[in-house]
Amino acid sequence: MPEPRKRAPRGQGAALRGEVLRAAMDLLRETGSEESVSLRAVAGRVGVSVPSIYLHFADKQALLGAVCEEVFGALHIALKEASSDAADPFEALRRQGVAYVRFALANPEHYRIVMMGAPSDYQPVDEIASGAFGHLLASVTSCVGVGVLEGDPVQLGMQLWATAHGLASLLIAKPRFPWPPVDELVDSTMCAAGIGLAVQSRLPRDLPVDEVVTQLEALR
Amino acid sequence: MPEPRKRAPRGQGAALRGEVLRAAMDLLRETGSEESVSLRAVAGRVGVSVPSIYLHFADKQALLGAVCEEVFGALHIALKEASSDAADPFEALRRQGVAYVRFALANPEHYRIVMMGAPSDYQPVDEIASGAFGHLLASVTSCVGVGVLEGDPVQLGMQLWATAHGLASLLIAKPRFPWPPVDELVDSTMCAAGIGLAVQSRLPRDLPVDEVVTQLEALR
DNA sequence: TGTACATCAGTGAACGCGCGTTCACTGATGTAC
DNA sequence: TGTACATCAGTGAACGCGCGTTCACTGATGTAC
Repeated sequence: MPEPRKRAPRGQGAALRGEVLRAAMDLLRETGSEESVSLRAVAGRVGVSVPSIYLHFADKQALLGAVCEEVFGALHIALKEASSDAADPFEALRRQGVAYVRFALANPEHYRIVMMGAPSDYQPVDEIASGAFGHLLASVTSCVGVGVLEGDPVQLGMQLWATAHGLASLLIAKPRFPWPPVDELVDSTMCAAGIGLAVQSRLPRDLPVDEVVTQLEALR
Repeated sequence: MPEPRKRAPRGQGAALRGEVLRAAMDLLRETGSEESVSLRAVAGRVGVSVPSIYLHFADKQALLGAVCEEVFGALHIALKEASSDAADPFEALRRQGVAYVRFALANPEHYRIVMMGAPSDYQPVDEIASGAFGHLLASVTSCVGVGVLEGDPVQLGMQLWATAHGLASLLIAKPRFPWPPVDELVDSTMCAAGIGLAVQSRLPRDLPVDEVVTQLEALR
């Protein structure tokens, strides 16, 4: 259906790399499943023969790896933007959590491939993930500095990350579940997670339930 | 390698169904990947020809569906046991969260297939999942009854579920990440999640960070 | 200005592989007469 | 008691399919002489 492709001029061969990458991303988004991203499908969408892909990617794994880098890059940017105009670091955390889930839901199959896939699929991705995590970590560290959070920033960051990821991956994996309105759910959950971590370090662990209630009523 | 199988006696043909199911479960556990559960691999492990599987399962999808039911059944039981000897419903929640993650980490590929797989893989599973969720819901409702939690039990339950699932799925999907000791991480996170939800309804939303700190210091 | 050559971007056809599924079958065992 | 038959548990071989990958190639375009 697409008009026959013009062959790239002399020095422009590398342009195909970008087209292939884009096609893979789009295919992932449109079909909603990693399985339908075959080299044949990608090549067909670009309007090029299958072996051409090998001119720019060593093998399929490498192409998928590039897709992952792309996704993490976009996620990293989304998180930075979300926290840029927060009034304080605690709010920055909440905003990042909300933006994180929003990103995942807007790009479910992209999110799935990088965050819910088999561990050994693509090694370097974990390092790139650390980049986005590092950004979250900065906000957590600020919170510890201000005194609203206490404890190891790395552990606190992981806990918040797990909460956001839990919402995102569950909403993606179980779309038929009767979820309440997503925005409210996410905001409320991230808010509770932040507050929970803040309070936790100020309350003795293993407090019986009636003691907890008593303590909490003091907040009213 | 396994000794040649004896053919089942007259009325016992159905026994093969159980063997096939078990083989699929074991294969999933040992290879750690859904892809290596092919009908050929399953049949080979049972010591039977491939078409024999079709005597008891309509197709591969049906076999995978049965595997999922098995997994959810085991999860449901694990949660019930975990909460059975809790002192109060709030503690029951925490224990269920911990047991949930523990189950997932003990059976990572089983957990992956039912909770992190493609949505449309197997329809009925979602209903079975609701069963395990229902159990969690009972504890949440008790907490609301006692007064330690406030709000819609269903939403509260989902939030706790998401937190536990976040930890479980992240630990499974990113095993190379430098996680802190898991038991402590899980317990602390579930604890914080519960407390967070309890406190949240007692604090005004959108409180600036210094106000939060002030309020929290009152707890000391 | 012409021409041989190197380079570059890409192709067509084929490869072997493992997969789910189907079909006609085998051979033991119980049952009816 | 013997024998024909139905049932049952399971098999062997083949099917078509889509996949990732490889290889020898084509044909346009720039460059050296």
